[in-house]
Amino acid sequence: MPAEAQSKYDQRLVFVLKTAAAIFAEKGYHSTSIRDIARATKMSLSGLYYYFKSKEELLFLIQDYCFSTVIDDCRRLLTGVTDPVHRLKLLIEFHLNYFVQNMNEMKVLSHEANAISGDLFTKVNNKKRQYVDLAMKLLEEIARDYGIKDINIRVATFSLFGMMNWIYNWYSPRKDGDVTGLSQSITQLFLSGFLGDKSIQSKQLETGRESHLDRSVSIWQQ
Amino acid sequence: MPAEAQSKYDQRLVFVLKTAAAIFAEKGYHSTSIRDIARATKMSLSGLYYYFKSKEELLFLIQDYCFSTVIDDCRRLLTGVTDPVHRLKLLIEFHLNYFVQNMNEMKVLSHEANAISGDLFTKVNNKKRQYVDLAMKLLEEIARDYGIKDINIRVATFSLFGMMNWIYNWYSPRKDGDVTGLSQSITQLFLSGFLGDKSIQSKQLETGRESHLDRSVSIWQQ
DNA sequence: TCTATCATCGAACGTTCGTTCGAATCGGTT
DNA sequence: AACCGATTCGAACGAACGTTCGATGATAGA
Repeated sequence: MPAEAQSKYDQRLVFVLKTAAAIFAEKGYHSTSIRDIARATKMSLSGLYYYFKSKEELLFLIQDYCFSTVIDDCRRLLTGVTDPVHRLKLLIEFHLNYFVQNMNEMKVLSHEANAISGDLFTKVNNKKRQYVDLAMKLLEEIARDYGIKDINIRVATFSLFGMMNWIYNWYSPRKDGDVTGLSQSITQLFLSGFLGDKSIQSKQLETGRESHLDRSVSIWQQ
Repeated sequence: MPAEAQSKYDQRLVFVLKTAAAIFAEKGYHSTSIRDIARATKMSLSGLYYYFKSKEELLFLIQDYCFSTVIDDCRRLLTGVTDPVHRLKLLIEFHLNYFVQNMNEMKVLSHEANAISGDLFTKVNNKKRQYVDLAMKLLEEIARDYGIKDINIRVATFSLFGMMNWIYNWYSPRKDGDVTGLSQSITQLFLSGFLGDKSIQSKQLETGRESHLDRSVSIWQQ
């Protein structure tokens, strides 16, 4: 879908999706009414329904569109790069960059993943799985190369996505500067953690286990 | 609020909060109706309003109660432990353990942080800030002790919470075993990343910067 | 047993929501 | 000018929502 070949319809659709994504990002999907979107797009209620056939499909279009471009762009970026560690660095850098540049859509992707259901959920989830698998395979490859055996790859993968996707909860360009520094910090944090200094890991992790945690059972468990 | 001193009212309230939290966790705050909660608690609509005066206050009670016990239990756990690295390990271990043991409430805490507003939001947010500050101060102390200068502490703190709080999106006791292994993996991942092997950091992080990312601008930006 | 407080309830109110439908308007082609 | 598909609109529908209110049942001390 090259930008220069977009029809009038496509342009208008993207405008609606972007506007809706911004409101979803701000107020949340369920507290946003179609009337809110109508107001923001200066369209009528029924006029909007020319571009989607339900509110849920609108959410789907945002998520599906966003995920598709994420995966495509990421794949394109990684083609030709063979060193898995380098690939991982590029993936992290790309993900964070894309997230910050498309904060609204990515927040909707991260935060409203379960606001969708049925076939539409399955479609989006398949794309998500593709993307996660890409990262997980990368970590597996690195783990093989570096002989890493003591870190659970699944946990490491989701920890990485946790670090990256959580940013919509705290990232502020004013406080945190542009995405370059953020990207460096997180890359360094994760990568040296994953490849890390084994002496620290095995030496220090034996202390204090289970001994204090009995006291942490809360009133919730009665 | 010791468990043995809870009045009938308190017990009933906690029952309502726990039940509501479970439904909020499953369907989300905004798609849960008071009628859903009435059905689950086998109470009437109006009967529920004896325990809270609005749906938003119900959410607040869940979040406030949960945060209070998190902070209290965490502080209690750390008293007497002076080594900052050990304190951090305990905090991570505690946080993950508490999260898994109170998944519903913690998911509501993490996922519905912005579903609340006004004074109630401020109250919850203050407690959150206390907790985050506790971790951030710890990282600052460690950074001072270990001479860490190249990692942004704010980024590191929120990365840690990102790793930990993201688990409600993927953790499955069946796939991932009990919380002990999870805790070890994440502690190791973050800690050796934070204290990490400097040679890796400075040596490898210069490659590929900015060179590929031009291609990652998506249709979203037109 | 009377009574006051606690706890619960059924029924209803007003509002907002997602969605629909037939009609109107626009833009380009004959 | 007449036409046609693409696009937009106003008005309305029924359903679901949060909340309220007066009444009812339960409980325990006087």
